[in-house]
Amino acid sequence: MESKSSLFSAAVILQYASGVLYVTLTSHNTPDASIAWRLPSTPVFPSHTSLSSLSYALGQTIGLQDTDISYKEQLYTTETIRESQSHTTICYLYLSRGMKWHKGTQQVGVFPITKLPKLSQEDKAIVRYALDRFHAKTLYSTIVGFILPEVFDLTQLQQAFETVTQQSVDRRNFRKKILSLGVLMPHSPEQTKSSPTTPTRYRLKSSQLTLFDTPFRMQSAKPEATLKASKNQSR
Amino acid sequence: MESKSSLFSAAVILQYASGVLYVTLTSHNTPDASIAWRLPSTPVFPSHTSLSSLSYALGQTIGLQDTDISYKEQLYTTETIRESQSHTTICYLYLSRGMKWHKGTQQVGVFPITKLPKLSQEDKAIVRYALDRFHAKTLYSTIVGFILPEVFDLTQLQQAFETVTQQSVDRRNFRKKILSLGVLMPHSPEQTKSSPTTPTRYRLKSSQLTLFDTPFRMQSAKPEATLKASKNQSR
DNA sequence: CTAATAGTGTCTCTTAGACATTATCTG
DNA sequence: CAGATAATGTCTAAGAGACACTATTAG
Repeated sequence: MESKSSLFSAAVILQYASGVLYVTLTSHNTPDASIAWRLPSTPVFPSHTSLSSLSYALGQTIGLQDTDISYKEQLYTTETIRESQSHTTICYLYLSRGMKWHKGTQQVGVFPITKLPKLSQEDKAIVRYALDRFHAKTLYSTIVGFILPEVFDLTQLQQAFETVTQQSVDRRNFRKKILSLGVLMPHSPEQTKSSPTTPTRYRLKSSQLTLFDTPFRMQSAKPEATLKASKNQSR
Repeated sequence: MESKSSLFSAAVILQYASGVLYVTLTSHNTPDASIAWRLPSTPVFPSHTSLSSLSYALGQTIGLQDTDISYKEQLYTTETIRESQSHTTICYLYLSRGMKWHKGTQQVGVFPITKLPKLSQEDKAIVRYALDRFHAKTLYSTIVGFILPEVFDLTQLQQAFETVTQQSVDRRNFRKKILSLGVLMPHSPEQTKSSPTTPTRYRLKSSQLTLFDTPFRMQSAKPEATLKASKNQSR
């Protein structure tokens, strides 16, 4: 038995700068001349994978190179049925270091996640899920290091951490903890000693995502009540 | 632009009894008359979702009712390209309480996960992923309660816990911990007091998956080195 | 000289984890 | 009466989290 359906892939592309997380959206002219924003997405080309289609499409539509991306992860797959035609979308999380691009063309917008334009319910859900996942993963992996420049200081790291987890932590405790995890290496170019106002700079030891042996433990934002077991509930 | 591809869904159906986890597989006659086992899967019917197609197919092929299933969760979506035709499979984890069925017909087999027959690389990877996820989630949620009968005692719960996490824990500490989480309620039918040899029986307070505020913390089986960031790596 | 910022150590409390005995029921 | 099994508490060690000051540089 054969089954054909239309398959798409979509990406939640996150960037970060100065305490703000940004998502990239693409605009789309609606019949009534208003502007509608969407998550960047593309049909999956025949005999290509969703990821390769997505990479290609992102290059075309928003000029995003694969080298701009520091981390990718599959989120989940959603299905909707419209006019007895099923639409399947495989969703991905993309991270980019710093503000690699921010061209506010008419087609492409980079929005702070606190100031998103109107989105479809589904896109909203995907973004929310991506942020929740990112938040959760920040507590037990080096993932937050992938939205920072390659080299950063502990203050920057902490600020990114606080932005993603939405809670502030004590500086000394944070430093103690993160250093005890052994996932950072000091990056000392010609800088011999650390002095006040000249922070010590670090980089991730591994270019791959690393999981912590002892995660951060903080109350990780209520898991929005209970979900129906028959719905997509990943995590 | 329209894209058509063949879409499938597959399920890793887990059951548990007496310290053993079981997976259900379906057999499939190969050209050379040998028997090949696979994860139960189905094409996704047009204008149906992958889940409803899967439910239907599982009812047909292995006589599995939806009421036999205590928990469902989407795992991830894999894509393979064979003969420039792409195959997309949305994978799910299904849990069932106790040994709801174990008909070892020629078409259907229920195998202890330690004694799986030969499987394709892909199916093996899916099963491994499902087990890893189940393991991880056991440490921070009530998920393990969904492979047990509705009512169970703490010894059973601990045994299931140890089976899934593959390590043994001290009985007193386990009881203290699990009771402190407040996710169990005693189930006292006419049994007034607990006595030795008559264990106190419990059930989950919520019929939905509940996350722990303070997870179990044990070394959770090495995350099999580092994965390529461009590959599907969920959670 | 003032303001801003990086760096650092101690103490307390909670949680994790090791560990042995008693009471009851069954055969 | 012997064997099996459920229940229970204490102590120690590690980690989380609260908390204040000093040194330097920039303006």
